[in-house]
Amino acid sequence: MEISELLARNFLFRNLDPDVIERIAALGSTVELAGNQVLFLKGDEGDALYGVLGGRIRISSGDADGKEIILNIIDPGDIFGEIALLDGKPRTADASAMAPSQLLRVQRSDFLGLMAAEPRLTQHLMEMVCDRIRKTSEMLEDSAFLDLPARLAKRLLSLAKYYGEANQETTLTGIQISQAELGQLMGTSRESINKHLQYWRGRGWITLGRGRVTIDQPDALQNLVDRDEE
Amino acid sequence: MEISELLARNFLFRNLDPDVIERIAALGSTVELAGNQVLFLKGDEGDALYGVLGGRIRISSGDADGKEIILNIIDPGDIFGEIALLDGKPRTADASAMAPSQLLRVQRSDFLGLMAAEPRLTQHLMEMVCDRIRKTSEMLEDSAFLDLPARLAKRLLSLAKYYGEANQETTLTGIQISQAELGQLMGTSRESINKHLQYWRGRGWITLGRGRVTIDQPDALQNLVDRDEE
DNA sequence: AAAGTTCTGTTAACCGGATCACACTTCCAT
DNA sequence: ATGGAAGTGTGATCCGGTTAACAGAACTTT
Repeated sequence: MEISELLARNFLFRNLDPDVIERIAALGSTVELAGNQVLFLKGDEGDALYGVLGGRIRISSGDADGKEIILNIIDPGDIFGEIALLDGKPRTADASAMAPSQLLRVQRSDFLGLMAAEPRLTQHLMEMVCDRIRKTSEMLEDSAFLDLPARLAKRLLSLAKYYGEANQETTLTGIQISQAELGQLMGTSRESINKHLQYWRGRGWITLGRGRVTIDQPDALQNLVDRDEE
Repeated sequence: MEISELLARNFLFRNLDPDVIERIAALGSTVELAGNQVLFLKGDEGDALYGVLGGRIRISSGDADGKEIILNIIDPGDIFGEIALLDGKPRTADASAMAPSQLLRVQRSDFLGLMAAEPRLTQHLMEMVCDRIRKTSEMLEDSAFLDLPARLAKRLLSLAKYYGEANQETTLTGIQISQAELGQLMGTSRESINKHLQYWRGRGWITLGRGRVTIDQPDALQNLVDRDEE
């Protein structure tokens, strides 16, 4: 069956027993989202956990006068919404589809029951949450220590799954994202993003296309990060 | 006994059964730190959880060329080091005393055993960790949506425990922190901090002293935050 | 195929904060 | 009490990023 297979292969549940995975898959329902469709908004009740089966989900937050930042981009194989699931508090950000997407949805009550029965699941979630804290704190640090080019380089490498162990095919392939979205992701203007990308293109480090950045020389970008980080 | 009393009153364990609190207190040992003494460094093994009994702890991170940012300031009644305790990975930041301090230290192995025996403890920790994520994400959002004055105002109010339910005596009382430390906390220069504080002093919103900021009109500062947040 | 929309590319003016450079004050140790 | 250290107050200059304003390219819709 497709869902449990995806769970086993991609999600952070992957080390769990097959029968637990089967049970999670059985509990969940699938959700289809059209491009740009909103899944939930900041302040909504956090009553479910989602896993991305296909497409791409944007976790974002906007202020009163239309400005919006992207906090995270969730690709297939990853989950989101764990925090509200764990503490039952309202959503702190919006979630919407960047492209037509399929999601696995597990209801909070169902999942809590499963957690009680399966301690290893709790342990897994705990590790995931810790990981998220570490990542978020790292970003906070980076914004103090790294300048924009270094942060942008780091982000591009991470979007290209440069650090990832799995997904070898994606490495060095283009990243599908518009420069405007990159701006929202970095918290800077599209124009600044473009300026740096142009410079790198001039060096032959990257290739640009419409809604696409291809990293040709990852080491050159990595260098930018390292030099600034020392 | 002093330790268990402090645990019961101040720490996030406060809703736990008295006997569990007693057991935690029994497991822990106390640590004395002199001013500016280092407790652990980034990269160290994360083998213990700490609670602040007295004094003040700085969680910070520095880059190669001496620049240092303060990620968090821990006052009596709060704990730190939970993340490394939960996932067993290395420390991601340095911890040192800003003033002579007394800490409660609980060894990782001891605590894990207690967690296994006491599910409510796990639940508590989970909530704490979720809370930390929410706070950290909020800061990341703020750095995109709020300008420096608004962020500084927000920080001062939070340092003054403006939002806290307990600790009524602290409200409106001076905050003991140097402007240089405020700069490290906000990720900006001491000079910029001073500029804004001066402006607010001119308005009669705050009073300044050596290593001290007193908020005289919290609503004026709160206004700055709200206007920017809308 | 035309029209509209979404992207990219690029410039000039402007602005907030960083950096540098001091003077001055308050505290602390000897 | 005296010298040094730590903290505050305040300018001048510089720089990177924002804003605003276009032009053109590349997709999408009808």
